[in-house]
Amino acid sequence: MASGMDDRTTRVLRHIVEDYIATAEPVGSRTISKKMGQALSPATIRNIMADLEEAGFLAQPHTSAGRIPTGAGFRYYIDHLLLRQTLARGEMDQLHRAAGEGNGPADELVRQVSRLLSNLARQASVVVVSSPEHQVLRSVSLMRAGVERILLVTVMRGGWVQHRLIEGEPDHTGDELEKISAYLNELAEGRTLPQLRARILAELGKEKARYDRVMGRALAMGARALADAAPGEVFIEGRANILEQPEFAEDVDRLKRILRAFEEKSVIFRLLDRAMESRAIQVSVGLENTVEELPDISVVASGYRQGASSVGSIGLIGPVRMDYSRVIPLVEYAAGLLTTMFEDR
Amino acid sequence: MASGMDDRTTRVLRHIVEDYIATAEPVGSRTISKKMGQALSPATIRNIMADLEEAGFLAQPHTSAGRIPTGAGFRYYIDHLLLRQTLARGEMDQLHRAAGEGNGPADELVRQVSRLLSNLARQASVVVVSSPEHQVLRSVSLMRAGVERILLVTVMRGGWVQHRLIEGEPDHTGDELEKISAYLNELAEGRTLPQLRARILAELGKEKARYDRVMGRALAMGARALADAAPGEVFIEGRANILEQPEFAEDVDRLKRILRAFEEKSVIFRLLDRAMESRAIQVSVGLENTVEELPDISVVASGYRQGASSVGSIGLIGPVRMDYSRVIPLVEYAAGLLTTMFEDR
DNA sequence: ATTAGCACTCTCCTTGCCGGAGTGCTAACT
DNA sequence: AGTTAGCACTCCGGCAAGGAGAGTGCTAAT
Repeated sequence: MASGMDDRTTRVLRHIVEDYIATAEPVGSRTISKKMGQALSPATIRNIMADLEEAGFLAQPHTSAGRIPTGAGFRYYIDHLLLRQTLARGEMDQLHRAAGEGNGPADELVRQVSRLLSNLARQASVVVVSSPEHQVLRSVSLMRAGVERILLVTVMRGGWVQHRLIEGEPDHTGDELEKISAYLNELAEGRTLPQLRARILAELGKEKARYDRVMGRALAMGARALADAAPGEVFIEGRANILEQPEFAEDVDRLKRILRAFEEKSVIFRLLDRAMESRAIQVSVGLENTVEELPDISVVASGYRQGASSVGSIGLIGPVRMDYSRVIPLVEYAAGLLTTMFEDR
Repeated sequence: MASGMDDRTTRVLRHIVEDYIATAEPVGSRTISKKMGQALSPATIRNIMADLEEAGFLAQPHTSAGRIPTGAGFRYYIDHLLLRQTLARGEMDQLHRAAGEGNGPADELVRQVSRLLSNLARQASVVVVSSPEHQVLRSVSLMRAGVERILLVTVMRGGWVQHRLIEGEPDHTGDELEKISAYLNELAEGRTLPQLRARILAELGKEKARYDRVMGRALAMGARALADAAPGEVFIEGRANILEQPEFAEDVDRLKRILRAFEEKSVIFRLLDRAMESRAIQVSVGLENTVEELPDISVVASGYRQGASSVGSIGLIGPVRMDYSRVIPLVEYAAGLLTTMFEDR
């Protein structure tokens, strides 16, 4: 039935959506007639609009206003009508430069790209880093961090760094600690966290662990520090960009709801996790996204990968009225860039 | 002249400020008369109010509205009239618990306390961590982080952790890297960053550095990684709490200005740096704070220390109309708590 | 010095009215 | 049959007028 719409009808829908995206105002039949070169009179457009409304793609705020697209209208537009803009050379360059500046550990890189993405799209940008549980360790190190406090630093392939504090550990001499650290490092390299845990448990069972002090301490500390799974992370950049959207100028409550959602990392996680698995870009319009509190918010997101496994996703959050033709290629490019950057890490 | 106010006048001022803090509405003479037990009639209060207005402590939004305190009015109230509330047992407990949960590295601790402070005060909370330049190193470690990429991790006394990436470093064997790391760690422990830099330069000048490969590499890498001073950090928690303040419900622009300021770390830095040096709590009301864009914002902040040296400050940002009698003790307590926590680190 | 009384001012809310934008329907046109 | 011109209708937004309420400043009496 949706596919049963003829060409003329879909063209009208496209123009309505695009005009609404540009102006944030309800669109009238007159405007569309002009936009289409007066090939059709306003009256005809009105008939078509009535059909589109019946089909659920348009709605009227009140009897004598123009139409605005519904969630379904946007959905159809995105799925069938969207003409992607190509990124400007300059925008790509900027993104590359941002990636280059993120020369610290991985979170710096991701943050930098996210910030620029946010500025280019004039929306808030969100990055989710999935739990490092299934990433491969590159190195670990134990460092003295205080009296009876030792810090376990883990570096993953791709450059993610985490710390975990081990408290109440009896003090070791510097030399001893270095040996313990070296042994643990040897054990860790090339393994994922679950693999390392398993290996530690296996080693602990062996005879030797009971006699070799260095080995024993290393295994005990490793087991303790790695007991809990490391959680994922969420970065939000460019909240301020969202303030420029006219929909938030009038409706303060909506602004509040979305800002509150930003404080709840778990909400953001839920919003983006669909994009994480899939390889293609994901666009959730309004109600479709599973978060009850945000029926009027859209999320455009794409996963990025490290080699074959997905390690997170990057995207934009904003009002449903978003310039998808521009925003979708931007997010896609940013995700691709991250994937590339992680390739040679 | 300010001190020339008699007791009655100041009592009236106090009541006006407190009522305004509670209601966010202009306060009339009738209200104050009732509040003071009808000892004085509204007419008398009006005369006093006129005096206070002349002295610059009160203002009228328009001729026939009540009075609201000016910046100077708040200032006087804070400096001379304020009766601090004592913290509820429960609130102190909560703060302690939050500090206990921040059992990771220092930034976890600080973040946790900041978040709770924000929730208790119903304002946005800000923590500034001053540059670690003058803190004392506890340990450093070099870790493999990729092909020709090495990560230098530094842990300060107090538990602050930083990483710096060294790129284009030729690969070393694990064994070699551990030796280099160990040597650098030995050099670093107990020194501040500038001291370590100086020491590295001194060692580099020595004959031995040219022949001993381990030593040479260690010094070279140390010099490179530590070339730039590490910047300070800013954490903002509880932005959403600020949304509840009624002043922002009406005036969206003000909300936007402050949210935009939150995106600019340098602005926050400027706002809090006064508090960093001083030992006492600092309250900046409106225009007093040096940031042009935020004339109607107050900052309550206090530095926290690590031993004798101040390492940062924690505070609250919100509208000038803030419950100072409650908020000031809260911030003070939180700062004190952080100082205590860092004592045994 | 304080206060009662009163006229005055200003905001805010409601009401009513008008113009504009846009629709839906009908009847005529191709 | 589909398209279009014409027209009555609806609804919003802005504006002005009017009244209630809150609060003030001033004056005169205590």
